Formats: sequence, structure tokens, C-alpha cells
Amino acid sequence: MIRKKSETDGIPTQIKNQALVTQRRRQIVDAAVNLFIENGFHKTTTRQIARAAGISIGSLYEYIATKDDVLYLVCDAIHAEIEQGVGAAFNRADKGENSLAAVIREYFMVCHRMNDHILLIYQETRSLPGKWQRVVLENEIRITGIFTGVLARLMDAGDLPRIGRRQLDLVAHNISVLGHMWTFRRWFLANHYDIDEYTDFQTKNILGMCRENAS
Amino acid sequence: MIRKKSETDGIPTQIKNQALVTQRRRQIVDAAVNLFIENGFHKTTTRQIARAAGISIGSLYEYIATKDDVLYLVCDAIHAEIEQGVGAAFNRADKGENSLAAVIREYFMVCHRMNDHILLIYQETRSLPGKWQRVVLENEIRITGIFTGVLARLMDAGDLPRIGRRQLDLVAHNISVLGHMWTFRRWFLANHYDIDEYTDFQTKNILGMCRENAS
DNA sequence: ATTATCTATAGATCTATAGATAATGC
DNA sequence: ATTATCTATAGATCTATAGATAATGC
Repeated sequence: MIRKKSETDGIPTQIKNQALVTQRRRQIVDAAVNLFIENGFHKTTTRQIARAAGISIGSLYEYIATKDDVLYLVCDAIHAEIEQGVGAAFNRADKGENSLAAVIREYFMVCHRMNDHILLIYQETRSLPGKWQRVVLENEIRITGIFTGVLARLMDAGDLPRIGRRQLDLVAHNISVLGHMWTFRRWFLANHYDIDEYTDFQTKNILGMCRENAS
Repeated sequence: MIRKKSETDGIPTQIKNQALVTQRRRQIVDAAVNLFIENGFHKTTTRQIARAAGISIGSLYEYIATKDDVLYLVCDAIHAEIEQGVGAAFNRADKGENSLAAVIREYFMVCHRMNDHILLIYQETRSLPGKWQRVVLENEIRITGIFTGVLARLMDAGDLPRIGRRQLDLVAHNISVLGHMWTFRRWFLANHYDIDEYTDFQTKNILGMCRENAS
């Protein structure tokens, strides 16, 4: 379910066979993501991860060096999947007037589908060592950058009023966060609205922001 | 620094002297909040909390029953302080045209000041037992309700276009979240904007939302 | 011979409590 | 006599590794 960067990450392994490393790490990530969602990172033990991944605790430590490494692999895989979803929406969107709305809709659906994963990022990024933390934040910036790209393209095509660079960046971050909001306020929102109504509401607001900052 | 509800919470204690319980628990909360911000809840030990609070580990457990209780006391104290700040802004605001802007400004300043505390709530609410989790979410709803109140009052006075109840609730949640956004995206935002510019930008957007949903 | 995997456990915590001691009030 | 506080530790983990075993390729 969760995809992983094919490139070897900075995480050391004792295993020589690169293909095997990729495969086992995928097992490990798939097992860990569910355990982390269920019980949180700290309450999940490395033994549980090994068992759920179908390998022994000894083998687990051939593919990672510390428990933190597993958390990093999980966060990175989640971001890769989000980025893939948003990137696909970006490429698919034509340069029509409502293509911003289309990208927002697809992004919000990604958030809807990956609810638990996004929450996990919010909760556990802080548990990562500083080095990995920075990588995760860069992932977040890169995803937000896709929205900056959409907005810029539409402004160039004259389909959106032109706004300053600084405002444009903030609008892009607002789009990101309003998508996440559906996940971290779900305990309220999902009781009163469905994802379509929520999307329509926020889309209108975001289009309003573009107009608001134009003059 | 952090205030606590004067009412006795549902947390058991072995100590009879109620005033002493209040005092010691304040010591405990003040010590714990800083440790949790620094190292997270799980990496903080009960011994560290006791030491920072200036009591022994044995005494600590006379005032709380489990480590989770400390986390709950901390979350509750943080919400009490936020609520107090926002409530004060609400009462101070006159019924003028830009009183929404004034409340937003004061709320955003509360978020700015309590940056680390708000982040802590986002990260550790999930670590609470379900019972306490629900109380924390109710606190969050109550704070958002203050914004609903401001908006309703302004609409009644004719200072704001009238919008439907469902839209109004969503606008209130947007206000809440856009304030929090300053804290959980600070790693990006604070590098490019200051709190005043950020506040002006989002205030404009929020006023736009009210107009957007009026027709 | 080399690579991958497993079992068993060392070593290091950490929460929570039992039982001893000090302080307070009648 | 009662209440509050402390010290010392039981009991229960959990991460990470050492050393033994199985599988693979030449």
C-alpha cells in the first residue's frame, strides 16, 4: 500500500542484496505504519514490528540500525504517496478556469483517504532525530510547492488574478493546511459535514483568497 | 505561568488537604509542561517530573495515580490559559466593524505566545486515555465556540453579512486552525513573515470567507 | 565461504509501590 | 494520631546485539 523511494535512503544495513533490502524494508514499513497508527510510535515495540513484518527481531536489526529509522522510513513513505497523488492531480489538470478547484478536490481526497497517515506525521515528526526531521519538513515544503506551481501557472494563463509572490506562497500553505485540517479536526467535521461539502466550502474560500490579495 | 481549573479534576489523590493538592499539582504541571515541550511526553520520566517539581517520586504519586494523569493536567492547564486569553479578547471587543479583526489579532497573539504549548497539544493528545482525550477535544470545541459567538454577535448587529449556521461554524473552525497553523508551520512561516504580516493576511482572508458565503 | 536469518539474552531503563520517617494538629 | 513525605526497590519492560544455524552460490 505504502510506496517507498527506490533510492537507497541514508539508513545503513548489514545486508548486501539491495533488492532484498528494498523488499524487506517495504514489509517493515507496511507493518509499522499500521502499528504506529494504532498505538503510536513509542508504545509500539520493535518486537511487534518484527512480528507483524513476518521476520525475527534479529533480522529486523539487519535492515535498520535503530527504532527511529523505522519511523523515518514510515514518514518518508507516507510523504511519497501523498506527493504522488498530488503530483498526478497537477499533471492531469488542464489550464481551464476551474483547474485550481480540480487540484484542490483531488488533494482533499488524498487527505481524506490518508487521514490516519497524515495525523501520524503531525504527531510523530517531533520524535525523529533532527536529521530526519529536516528531511520530513522538506518533503512538506515540496508538496506545498506543487500548489505554488498550480497557482503560478493559472496566473500566467490569465485564469487567476495575479498576486504577489509572498501572498502566493501563503495561499499555497493555506491549501495544504486546510486539507490537513480535514484530518486533524475530523472528530468534529465528520460529524457535521461530508468531504464534498467541506471541499466545496474551502475551495470557495481559497478562490476568494486569490481575489482578496489581487488588488 | 500555567493556570489550572480551580475545580478538582477527576484525578484521585491520597492527600486530604485540598489546598495543598492544588498547590503541588501546579508545581507538577509547571515542571512537566517544560519537560514535555523539550523531550516529549514519552521520553520524559516520572522521576524527571518529580525532580523538576521539587518533590520526591514517592510524593509525586500521592498527587496523581499514573503518568497519564500528568499529561492530562498539562493539556487542561494549557487549554485553560488559551481560553482565558481568547475569552478576554471576546469581552473586550466592542461591537464595531473591525472587532472581528481585533479578536483575531488577540487570538493569533495568544497562539504566537503559546507556540510550544499548542504544538504539544497537537502532538500528545493522542497519548491520553480515551476518557481524557474526549475532555481535551471538548475544550477545543469550547474555544472555537467563542469565535462562533463573536461572528453571531457581529451578524446580529449588522456589522457582518449574515451566513448560514453551518457555514458560520466552519468559519469559526478556520479561525482556530489558521491560528494554530502559525505554530505548526512556524518552521516555514517564521522564516519569511512576522506575526503581524501573517495576521493581516489571514484576517483579510477570514473577512473574505464571511462575504464569500453570504449570498 | 558467504550471506541471511534466528534464538536467547545482556544491559539499561522506567513506572509504581511498600514501608520507614518526618511534620502537624489536637 | 494523623497527614505528608521520603528512600529503596520490585517487577516489568524494551532496545539492540552476540553467537548459533540455515540457505545460497561458486
